Amino acid sequence: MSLKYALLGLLSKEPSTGYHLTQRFRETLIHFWNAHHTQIYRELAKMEAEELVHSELVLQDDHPDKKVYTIEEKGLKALLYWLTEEPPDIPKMKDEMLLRVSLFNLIPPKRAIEMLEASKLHHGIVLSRMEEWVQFRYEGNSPDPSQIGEYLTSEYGMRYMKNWISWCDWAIELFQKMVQGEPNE
Amino acid sequence: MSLKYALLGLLSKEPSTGYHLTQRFRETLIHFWNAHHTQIYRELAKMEAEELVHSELVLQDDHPDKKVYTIEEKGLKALLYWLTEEPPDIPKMKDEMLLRVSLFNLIPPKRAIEMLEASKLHHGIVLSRMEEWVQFRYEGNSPDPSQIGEYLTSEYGMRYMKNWISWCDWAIELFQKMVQGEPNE
DNA sequence: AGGGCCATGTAAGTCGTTACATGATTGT
DNA sequence: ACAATCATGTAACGACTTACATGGCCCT
Repeated sequence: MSLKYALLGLLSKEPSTGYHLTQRFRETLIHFWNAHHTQIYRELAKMEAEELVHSELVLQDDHPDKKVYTIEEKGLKALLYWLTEEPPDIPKMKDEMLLRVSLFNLIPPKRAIEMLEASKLHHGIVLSRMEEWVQFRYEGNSPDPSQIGEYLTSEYGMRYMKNWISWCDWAIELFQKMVQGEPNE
Repeated sequence: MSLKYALLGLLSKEPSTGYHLTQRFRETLIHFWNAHHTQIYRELAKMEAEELVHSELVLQDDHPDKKVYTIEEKGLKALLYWLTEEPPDIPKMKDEMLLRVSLFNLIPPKRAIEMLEASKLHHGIVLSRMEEWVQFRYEGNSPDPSQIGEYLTSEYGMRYMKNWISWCDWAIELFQKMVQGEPNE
């Protein structure tokens, strides 16, 4: 249901094509929402039928023609209502790594350490990409009011990654003590 | 697809009914997975058809009869294969609060602060429930090897909450500075 | 020559949610 | 009296994923 509001939110900042929205999703919302392009195209069509947005066809020579969606007043109103009045749904996540970690009693500590190291490395890479992105976006200045929302969530994303990494360190250390206790395991 | 492995994981620790699995889901996996009882019953039936688990009917007088599921060798093998060999799927989350936060440029700072305070409070309550649960579970002792998996994930859960809360504090402070700058907003 | 970007979608299938259905026991 | 716990499921619907389909431009 809230894919609709995610799209209205992005369109409230700037008109976009379905393609561009898919990219913006990946860039700014990936850490707390995700959607495939197929779903986005379908949702946009529905939203146009509901008159929350409208589209204009833009003909292009060097690239395929595109359909640029713009938010309508009705869409902005619906967005603001949802934002301030609707009770928030509980967050839902599916994290296979944590599911695996919950079963680490089934594998040797050495293997567990390997998997944690790999995960730590991966999150480190994501973190540095995020830091670069933020650097590029704000250039060390404080964000202007129109950017405050995504500034807050990108800070959250980086803290999330740092938290993950320090938890990995803690868990790795715990397993290392176990391995030292029983060196033949 | 991995609801299957989540259930096999729980059953690898202890045979359970669908009802009990729903509860154990809420207790131990809620922070990185979630499932309704309806989905769990359906998945268990499928898994029995695949011979990964088997069920026994237990007749009861004071309560309704129940169907206790036990993991099969084939199920344990499938679980271990998934755990160590399958490439992990990227985590997926849907967090409406963060989606709203990303749009905080659309609302007055005062309203943003209210929403952040409410979220902070809520996460604080969840955190203290988790701390109680961990206290009850391990009583200050280090976990025995069979519990190591869920010990790690419950520690992760608490760190997640603490991280959320300290991010809220940071964001609230940022908005408070904004309000002080423009006292008539 | 091959891959990535631009750009849009349909169709089929799986996964997840909500509503419905039943009914005894235990605690407030 | 009313709500919660125990216990299992079906049916309908909505959300999400994967496979398929097309095709030119640009860079290496």
